[in-house]
Parts: sequence; C-alpha cells; structure tokens
Amino acid sequence: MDESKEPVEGKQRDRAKTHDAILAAAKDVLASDGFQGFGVNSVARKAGCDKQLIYRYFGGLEGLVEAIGSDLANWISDAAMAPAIKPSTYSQWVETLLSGYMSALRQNTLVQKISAWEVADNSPLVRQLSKARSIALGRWIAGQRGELAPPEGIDAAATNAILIAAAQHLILASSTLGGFSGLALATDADWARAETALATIIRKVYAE
Amino acid sequence: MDESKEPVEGKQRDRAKTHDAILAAAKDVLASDGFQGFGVNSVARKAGCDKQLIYRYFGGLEGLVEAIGSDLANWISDAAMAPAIKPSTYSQWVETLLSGYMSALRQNTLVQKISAWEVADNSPLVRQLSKARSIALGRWIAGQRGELAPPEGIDAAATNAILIAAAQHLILASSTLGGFSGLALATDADWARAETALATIIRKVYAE
DNA sequence: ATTATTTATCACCAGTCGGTGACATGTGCA
DNA sequence: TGCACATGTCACCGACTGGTGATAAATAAT
Repeated sequence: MDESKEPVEGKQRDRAKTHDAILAAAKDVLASDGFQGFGVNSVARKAGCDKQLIYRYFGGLEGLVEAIGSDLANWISDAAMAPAIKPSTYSQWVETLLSGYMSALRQNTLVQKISAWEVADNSPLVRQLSKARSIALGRWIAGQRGELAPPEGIDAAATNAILIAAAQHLILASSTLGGFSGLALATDADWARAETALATIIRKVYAE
Repeated sequence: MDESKEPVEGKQRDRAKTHDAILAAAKDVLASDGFQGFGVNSVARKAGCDKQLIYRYFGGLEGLVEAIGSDLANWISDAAMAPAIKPSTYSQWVETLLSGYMSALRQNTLVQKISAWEVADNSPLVRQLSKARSIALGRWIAGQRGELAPPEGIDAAATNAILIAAAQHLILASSTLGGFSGLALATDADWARAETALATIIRKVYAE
C-alpha cells in the first residue's frame, strides 16, 4: 500500500515540483539577497537541489530569469485593485492611477528591487527583468486610460513622469532606508502623510 | 645630475603618487563598472599596481571606501553654484535649491551611482558611501536655508521630499535608461522640458 | 660602502563562481 | 521480469575572488 502516489512528501521524484521549487528559490534569493548573491549555486542551495537541475530545466541562469520575467507578467494587474469610483476629472484620474501604482508596488518587493536595479545596474539579466516589468506596467496603464484630457497649458506627460518618479523613489527608499530626505516612511501614518502631500500636489497642478 | 627627485615620471617609487593612483582607480571602477566589479583585484588592475599596496596604504577595501567617502565631503558645494539672485519667496527658494541639487548631481556620476545603490543595495560599503553623501548634502542645504517660511496649510517637508525624490530619480533614470516613463531625458532640450514642468509644479504648489 | 628601511612584486592559499560529464537511482513501459 | 528513460547526485574543471607571507629592488641613513 506504500506505492501511493504521494507517500512521504518532499523527496519524491517530481519534476514539476522541483521546477517550481527552483523558481521560488530564485525569486526568494533575488528578493532577499539581491542581485549580488544571485547565481546557480545560491539558488540551488536554497531550493535544496543540485544546480545541474537548473541547467536541465531552465537552460541556465538566463532561462531562469526569463521564467521569472514571465511570472511577473501581471504583477500590477493582480495587485492594484480597480478604483472604487470612476474618476471624473483628469486630476482624479492621475490620483487614482498613482495610488494604484503605489499600492501595487509596495506589495511586491521583488518588483521594487527590479525598479531599483534598473537605475543601479545595467547587466543583461536586470534588463531582462526590467523589460518584463515595464511591459506589464504599460499594459496596465493602457487599460486604465479613459477619455479624460489634461487641462490646457500644462505638459501632462512630463508632469506625470515626475509624479511617478517621486512615488517610485519614495517606495524604494522606504524599503531600504525607512524614509527619504528627512521624511519617515515606515508606519501607515507616515504613508498617509506622503500620499496626502502627493494628492495635494496633483490637485493644485491639475486644477482647472 | 640624474639624481633629481622626479626624474623619469611614472614608475618611480613614489608612495604618494601610487596612493593617489589607487584612489583614482577605485573611483573609476566604481563609476564605470559599478559596485558589482568593485574589489581589490580590479582596483589594483586598473591602478597598475599590486593589490598588496591597497592593504598597505588603505588597510583593505573598507579603508579605501572610507577614503573615497572623505573625498566626497564637498561634492555638492563644489558643483552647485550659488544662486544668481537671492530668492524672495519660499517657492523661489525651493526652485533654486532643487535646480542646484539637480545640476550638481548631474555632474557627478559617482554620486549618482551612490544614490542609486542606496535604494538597491544595503551592503556595508554602500552604507558608508551613502553616509558621506548624505552628510555633505545636509550641510549644503543647511547653508542654503534662509528665513523664508512656506505658505500656511501645506506640508512643506513632505512636499519637498517628494520633489527631491522626483528630481533624483529622473537623473538616475536618465543616466541608465535615457529617460523615464516615456519622458526622454537625453538632450539639453529634454532636460529643459523636465525642469520647466518641475518649476511649474513648485509654483502651483507653493502659490501664495 | 654598508647597512636599514621603504616601496613594489610575486607566488601562493582557501574559497566561490559558472559550467559539465559521469554516475546512481527511482519510475514506467514492454 | 528486464529494459529504457526520467530524475537526481556527485566529482571535477578552469577562472576568479579576498587575503597573506616571502622576496626583490630602490632609496635613505650611517
């Protein structure tokens, strides 16, 4: 009767399971130790298997990163909930967009790391992850786009890039430094303060 | 007569010169290859000397980084020129402050890298450099501070942190990605556009 | 000229890296 | 049963890393 299909749990020969374990370990190493300590040896160590399997199942580090990239295809759509109310002004639209982006990014530490590496490291592997992140983000924004037009006389594209840059940098800085430029970003109250300030900026900038 | 003190130039035994060559090579490796390829071997290779000398003259990598940190003590004061006209409103003051910070940061690629590493890598060496950068920045801002007060009813500390975060992130992204979020940041015209948008934000936010 | 001392180089260590071939063992099919 | 294959393990390679002790060579002091 011991010939059941899942007897002992764990060390059974199960390609799919080891495959997933390697993938999970890879994401884990990336999120915790960063790109510095990312390699076949460390991933195999954390996955509890031989590194040879990484070459067999993923074709090496490159293929492994590719798999992680595919895994990130919907990182923001999954995390950012749809806005409760449909925005009726351009200012509101930017506000909800930025709020959704921030909440999604704050939930996904791996994407945070990738965003940070984008500007700190231009190795091929990082570029690969960066591309996957960017594509998913672009698709999400495209889906959020409505028919609202920005006020006249303002460079909306540049302004929004500035706002997104600020939001992103605050999140990255909060994870590693706990704040930025004297502004604490640890507790929920801290974040409420930051989001209030950001919302005020948006409203004043896009005031009709 | 050949016993002059600086005869052939170069391969003479000159501790001070080698010391400086190592320091320069270290900054060079950091700025070009990043923290990834930073180590005694690569620095010694670039400096054209034996790595043993790094241990002798700096006490290892840690001391070398420390020396680089001291070298960065006045990075912003040296680069940011004093404002042409003394700002007469809080809005103007923020504008000149941010403008000076941006121009100084854009000129110093090493500090750019350090700023990027701050949020991407929390190794002890990075923290050391980050600290040196932060101290120099804080001293500069303290020196720029005037008696101007922000308008009532606005969280100036949070707002300024947001603005600085945006400026910094745009600069970092421009160096590695050539732009951010669809906004090109390569040519001078690109930067003029970004700075205009930023100035507009500041004026609208801090309008009296 | 003969020491002492500084400056620089070399050879080597143990450890890790990415990568690969040979091998053992469990699983399913004939 | 026996065979073929899939799965997993091990040992090893060359290259690189940080780090150190011994040694050569040039300068300074006597």
